[in-house]
Amino acid sequence: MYRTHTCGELRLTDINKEVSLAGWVQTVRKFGSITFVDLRDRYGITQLLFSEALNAELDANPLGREFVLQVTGKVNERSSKNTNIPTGEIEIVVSEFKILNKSAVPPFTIQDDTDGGEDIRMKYRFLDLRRNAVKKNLELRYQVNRSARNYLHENNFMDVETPFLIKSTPEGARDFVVPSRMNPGQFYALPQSPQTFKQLLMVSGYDRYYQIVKCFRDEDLRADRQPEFTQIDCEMAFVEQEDILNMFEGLVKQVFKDVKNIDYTDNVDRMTWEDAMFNYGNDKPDIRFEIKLCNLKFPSHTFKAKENKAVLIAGDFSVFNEAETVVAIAVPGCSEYSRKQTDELTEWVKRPQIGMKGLVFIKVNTDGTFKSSVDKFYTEDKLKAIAEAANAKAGDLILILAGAEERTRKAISDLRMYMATQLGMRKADEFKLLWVTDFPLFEFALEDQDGGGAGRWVARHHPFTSPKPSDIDMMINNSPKVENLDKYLEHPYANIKANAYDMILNGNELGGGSIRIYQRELQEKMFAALGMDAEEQQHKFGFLLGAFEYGAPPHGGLAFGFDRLCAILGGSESIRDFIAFPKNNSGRDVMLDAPSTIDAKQFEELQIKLDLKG
RNA sequence: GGAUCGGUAGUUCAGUUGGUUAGAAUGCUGCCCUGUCACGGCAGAGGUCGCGGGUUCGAGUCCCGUCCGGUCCGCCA
Repeated sequence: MYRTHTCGELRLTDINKEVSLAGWVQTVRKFGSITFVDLRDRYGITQLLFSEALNAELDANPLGREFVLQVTGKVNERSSKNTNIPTGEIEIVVSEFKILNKSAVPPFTIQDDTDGGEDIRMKYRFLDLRRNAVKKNLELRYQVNRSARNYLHENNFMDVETPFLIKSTPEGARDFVVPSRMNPGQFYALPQSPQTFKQLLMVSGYDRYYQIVKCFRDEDLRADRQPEFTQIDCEMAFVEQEDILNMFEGLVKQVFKDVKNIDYTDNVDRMTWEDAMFNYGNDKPDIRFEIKLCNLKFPSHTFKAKENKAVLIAGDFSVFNEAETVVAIAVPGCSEYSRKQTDELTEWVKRPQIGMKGLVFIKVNTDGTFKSSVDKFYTEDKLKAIAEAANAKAGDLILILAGAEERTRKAISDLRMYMATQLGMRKADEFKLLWVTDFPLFEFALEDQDGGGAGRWVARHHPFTSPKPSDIDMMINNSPKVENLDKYLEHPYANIKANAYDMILNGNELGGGSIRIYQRELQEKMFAALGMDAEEQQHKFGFLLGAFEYGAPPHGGLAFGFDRLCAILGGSESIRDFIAFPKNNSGRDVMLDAPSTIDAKQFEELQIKLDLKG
């Protein structure tokens, strides 16, 4: 037997017990004839005391950091206690020890505050995983996993595994492809999600399915994006949107309770996509803070039901007059900003990533006066009217951006988040859920960004998403053909809303889903709208269209980004910290040094010849 | 595909307008130390300044190229 206890469990109540421990040497502190060793395992750290009697044996078998050590000894009350660790009141007086394995000197220290940078820690990830900080993250991940599984199990969901080697249907992201040796010249694809399989399971009658499953997308990466990532993938039959929203906000609330001990008793807010875009300039708004957009001016084809306040800013200021969109936020308590501070904000919005030409501000002074960067164009009364429209209070700083609709709306949204972060309004320990619903079914993608080229409809969510029942006629009775590319927004398809919904947590997209199409005719119409003729439909999705002819039930579902959920609950921006063996920004596993070339023999078996360009 | 920041000791970093032998901390090695827990003290080893080219009397420092890493935009149904 290697051990009777772990390094995290012995306490004062265990005094005088004869115990054996096994673990890794964290530190060795030698004091002449006695030696202290901190022994670490997954459960904690226990101090070992080697007395004078063991000196000769220690000299013959010196201990180093990360040596694997087994000891037997007696639990002893420490004469000077360490209140920083749970085992700090006791130590083991070692009677026998055995070095189970030696260790090379690790390239960085295995401590909470490691001296290793990201790169070296990834290369030696197996050492990094010994650190508390990373271990805690993986423990949290496991808790989230268990909590979600429990909830879904309690609600009759059934875990069904679906294949990883499937057919390439590059509708959205690029597929990872895998050559088939037995079918030379042909390739499998790794699934971007088990989407069609879970729909087929609904046809098969497994009316509540889930899977915590790897998905693969061959796209460029970010701090919160990996080429392989994990989803909590769910689907239900005989449900409407409302059933799904209720079921899965229940899941997230359960996870909050189990993992963070948070009782999320509030109803989860619901917001249409149009309201989200109108009020926040963003389809995943962080609603922990109150700041909303003030839409002074916007193009007539957007927000048809909303009030345009363009008349308010009509005047001699040509920037506003000529801009497609003028939009403002009132930032609380910032009217005292100095010239330097407003200049910095201006520089911030002019960065290439934001791409604005400038920033207009109005200070709403506490004495009721106004000071703005456009004083020479607007009277005080006019400034006051704008301030009122922006819902600004005394002491607020109104920031106004003007420019092309899409870019300006994104910029004001980024600015809103930036200011909130600066002002500490995005609290790490506050969690606010939100459903965003009624997304557009289609987006129009211009082949050539500068205009002039062709364009086509693409599914905003995915091509299996159903339109709102009230919009089905609009879809069926109109041709997808866009005659005038400049006015695609006036095409009926631009107004079709989807039965789709995203769950947002603190400005992050936690997951999304939709009520699916389950009739062959509507699915064919959808594929056709996306530019697929009958032959291509049959080639790519014949199995699904066929299945819809054999009693497909109404169904819908959603998928949560599991890694991201863990990262947010763990208070981190980066999902890499919550994945045991993540890839870097270039999609490389620096520990394995993958991807790599393969043997000539492998190429030969696959009957593949490389022809690298460049 | 693009923007931007970085690459100097095992590690984390500093390095002045371009100027003698490139520094600190930590880690590592040796010696001393009976109550430490970030132990302490003394001594020591450790560098192709990512790589290639250029400018210069002289380059860690300036210029060009390239590789690697971080972040972001595009992209991510």
